[in-house]
Amino acid sequence: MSAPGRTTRPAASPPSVLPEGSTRLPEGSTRHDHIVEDIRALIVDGRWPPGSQLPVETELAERYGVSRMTMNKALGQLAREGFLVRRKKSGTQVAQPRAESAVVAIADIRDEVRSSGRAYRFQLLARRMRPGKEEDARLLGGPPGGAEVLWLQGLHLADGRPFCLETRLINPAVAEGAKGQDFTALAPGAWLLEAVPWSVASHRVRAVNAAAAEAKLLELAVGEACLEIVRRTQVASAWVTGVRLLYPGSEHQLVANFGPDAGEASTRG
Amino acid sequence: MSAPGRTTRPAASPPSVLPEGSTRLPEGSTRHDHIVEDIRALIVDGRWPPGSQLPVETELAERYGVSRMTMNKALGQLAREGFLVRRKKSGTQVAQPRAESAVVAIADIRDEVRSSGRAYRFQLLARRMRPGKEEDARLLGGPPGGAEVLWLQGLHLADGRPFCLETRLINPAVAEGAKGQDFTALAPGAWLLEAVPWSVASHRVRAVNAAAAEAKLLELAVGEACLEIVRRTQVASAWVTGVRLLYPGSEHQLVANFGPDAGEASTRG
DNA sequence: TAGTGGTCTAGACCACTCC
DNA sequence: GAGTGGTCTAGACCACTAG
Repeated sequence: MSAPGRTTRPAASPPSVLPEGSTRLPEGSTRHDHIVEDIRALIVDGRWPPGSQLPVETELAERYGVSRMTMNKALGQLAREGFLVRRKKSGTQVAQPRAESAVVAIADIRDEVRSSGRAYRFQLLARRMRPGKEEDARLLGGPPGGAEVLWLQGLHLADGRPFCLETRLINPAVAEGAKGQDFTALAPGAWLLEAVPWSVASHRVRAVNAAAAEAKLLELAVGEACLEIVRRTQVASAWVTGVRLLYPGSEHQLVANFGPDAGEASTRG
Repeated sequence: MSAPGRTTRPAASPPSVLPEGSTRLPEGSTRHDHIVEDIRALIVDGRWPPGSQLPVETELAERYGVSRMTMNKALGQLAREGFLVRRKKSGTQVAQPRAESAVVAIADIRDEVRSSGRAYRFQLLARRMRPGKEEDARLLGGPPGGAEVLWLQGLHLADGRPFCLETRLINPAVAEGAKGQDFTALAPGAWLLEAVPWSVASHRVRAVNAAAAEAKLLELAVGEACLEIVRRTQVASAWVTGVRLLYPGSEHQLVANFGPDAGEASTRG
């Protein structure tokens, strides 16, 4: 269990090899999950330091008593998570911890309010159809080209108190039914979730001082720090909606997370 | 290529099946990657709407001309990304787009400054050893128990101008050599990256108003909105370091990302 | 050029869950 | 009970790359 120096093979043998004849796993986990957790622990505990060389797949598979495919699946996942670096010919090494980067999750507003034990409610403040303006580009990232857009403003409430101010543009050409939809109680985000199929979104998070109008709506002092989240949503290369969410800084924080890599996939809004 | 209704099977056949006898793939991609992109496009374009039922694995494998294992790998990845929901017996469906959640990446400070084309520099402002205080818990999440800690404050500069104010605690019992380390030029984060093996961190992001002392150091007006990132780092259940990063709101924003699921893995600091 | 990871296959068994 | 996904295997070929 001694920690080998850089570029040497870890002398530590897998600490928890499955019982040989056992066809049943100890817990609800699968074999490759078990191996992943095992090796991840060795790395995080410092027993396998950065730069140290792992045995080749075939040998590890033998040690753990699994096939090479299973071992490959486990090592591949650890590589995707950023703990291992795998190169042909030179083999597998414990990765050098990367930059001080991380990943933070943006939660759904309603879920967040409810998970804090408070009652959620949405209140529509304003709503109108109007031609697309120059300033819309700020929210959408590109000029909507003068076509008609639906503009909304509303307040997300927690136990009746302002939690988040939402300003939103919707493209009625894509989100059919938006014109006829009454958003007095149902938040536009929740409605779009139902009305529009899968989509892709991009996000931006900043800190801003509350302007006078915003501060009044959020019941804050003017200039109080707020967290601003801007989300632009597309479906099949057409813009669907752009939204600006303003949270009082005292009220809101993005929850912690892990992750050396930002991960992939896509989202909606 | 017609879009089936909810809970019906997609009538669309896979649009891009590989040529039969071809043993070579069209591009640098693998077969399962090709399938993943293919099906993801069908979902994001709306041709396979949320709730629609996919053919069973064996049939899809046949259509794509691959083995069931390969098909399983592709569908499994799409399920991990949140596009598909798979249940035994009832089969695979296109997922209902979830909450308005997403994932935002926190970049490394030095990388971020440099990628914007500016020169990076770190400037140490203060440094002292002192007993752990009650207030340290704010940064570390738990009382360090009165043991001696290393307290640091420094400024990250972009082209000589303040970019980020860093306040940090280091546990010298874990980060050996921290006492003897001169942080006048090398940022503590960068040093820890080298000195401490893999670790796990948790994060918190908030918006705060700059206090007088902070504003002066960052060359801001008092009360200006700043993005505050607090990171706590552990290695093998011992606290290593806690850091508070303060970015001027006008200067900094968290970069956009995708992702229906927050992903997993772990990070360091 | 030899060693390593990356991928794919055909077949098998199992666990879960809906009917 | 039957159908589905989840997993595992043994073997094979390929691509990349370091020596």
